[in-house]
Amino acid sequence: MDFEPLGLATDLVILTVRDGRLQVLLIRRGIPPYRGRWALPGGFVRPNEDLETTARRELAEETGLSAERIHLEQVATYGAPDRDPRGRVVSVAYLALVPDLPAPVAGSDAASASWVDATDVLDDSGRLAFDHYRILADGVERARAKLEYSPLATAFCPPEFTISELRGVYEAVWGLPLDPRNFHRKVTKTPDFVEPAGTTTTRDGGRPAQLFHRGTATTLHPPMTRG
Amino acid sequence: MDFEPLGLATDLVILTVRDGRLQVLLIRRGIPPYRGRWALPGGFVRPNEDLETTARRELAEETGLSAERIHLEQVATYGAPDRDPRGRVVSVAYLALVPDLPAPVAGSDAASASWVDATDVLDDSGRLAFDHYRILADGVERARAKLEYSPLATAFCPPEFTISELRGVYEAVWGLPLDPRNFHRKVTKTPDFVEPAGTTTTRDGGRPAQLFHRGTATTLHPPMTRG
DNA sequence: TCTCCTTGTCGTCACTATGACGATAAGGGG
DNA sequence: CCCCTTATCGTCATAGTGACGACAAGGAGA
Repeated sequence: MDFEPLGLATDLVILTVRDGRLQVLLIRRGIPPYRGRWALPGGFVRPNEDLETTARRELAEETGLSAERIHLEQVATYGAPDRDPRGRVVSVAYLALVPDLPAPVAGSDAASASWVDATDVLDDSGRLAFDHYRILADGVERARAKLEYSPLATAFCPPEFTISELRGVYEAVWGLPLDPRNFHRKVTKTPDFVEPAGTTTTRDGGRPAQLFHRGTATTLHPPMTRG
Repeated sequence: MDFEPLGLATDLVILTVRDGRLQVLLIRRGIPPYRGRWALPGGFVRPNEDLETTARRELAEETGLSAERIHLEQVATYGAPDRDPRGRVVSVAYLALVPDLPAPVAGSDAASASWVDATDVLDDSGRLAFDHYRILADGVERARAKLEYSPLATAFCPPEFTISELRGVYEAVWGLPLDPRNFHRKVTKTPDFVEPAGTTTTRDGGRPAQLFHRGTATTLHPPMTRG
């Protein structure tokens, strides 16, 4: 078979919740094209490397995390012929959800990687290189949608978390406030969404809160409601 | 830039509802590899061709339909290094939903294209070539899920349809019976799901039924419920 | 120590949506 | 004209939700 010349890459939408806001990991490009512009982390798929393997490798490179426990899912593939000025490059986008990292972005190849408010970036469609604005928008939309019908919000949390912290994730990702009492009822009454850890914490101030870890549920029936 | 040798293809999961059953369009492969086995329609992306353009072109080739009005969406990309014995081939899968075609599959390149019950194929994970079983499973699951929260079922219907015909789509795709009265209430009370065409038909037998066409809604709040 | 402030947790109430199912409407075929 | 089929409307009990009151249980500071 003869193949046309073509590059295959993966790009990552790495999201976290910090200070109550949804943030995305961006790197500042050090080389052309789009030198000096912000872009999503990404890179080329190596020969004989699976797509998800590529994504996990780059996730580890960028965040310094051993990427095994990180939620990672494929979002979409972007292949417009002119999307990369260097030639035909098709990119498979992955979405990664990471907890608020205790360590800053360490061991990163790209010296200038940093967390940026996702809403800020989404407010300015010209800030990112390539078609990364669209990729980011699709990734964030995927995350917003999945919070509704899956227990995925726990992927943003440390292994043990309070209901309030979980609510903070929903509020940050959806960008709207939720009633603490109704949220508490919903989460605790949905079977296997979370399970009590048996301990409490006062790290959020106020009355001590029960700690939970994620349950075994994979979908939420009925879903959480947005707005 | 130097690129590794690599093929880029699209594969199509083309679904329809015929005789109350969910069916998928398969072709029998005339050439190796997997000669004589059933496979999803698909083909290579041409230089300078957009991914969706490729998918629409092949959809038109296989179904004989001018593919403009057909619902088509990207599902996922499959890139395991060994998924094609000919070499590294990455495939972007698309899902197409077509109404029950009045004409049979005409003008098809592959002489032996035919509609097959999706559930039959999904019952036998070894019947399809390559990793097409997984692609089909993912495509069908996407369709099933989207019927819940989008008005997509209308994509299986002709421009004008009755509530019963729409219900038949849900029953075929989900593989379970729905209460006609509750379904009617749900569909007609969901804003902009369907709009009355003002005419009636007796093509389903019994009392004449109102005809509808699809409304402007893009999502259903609250969703249709499965089971 | 007492008071206040903060957050957590439980309860109440009205309203909506749903599942189950009875009843009537309106054609076609014998 | 009777019956069969499908369409469409209505009823009722129940689950889930949004709005919000009330109390619990820590910490900070007077």
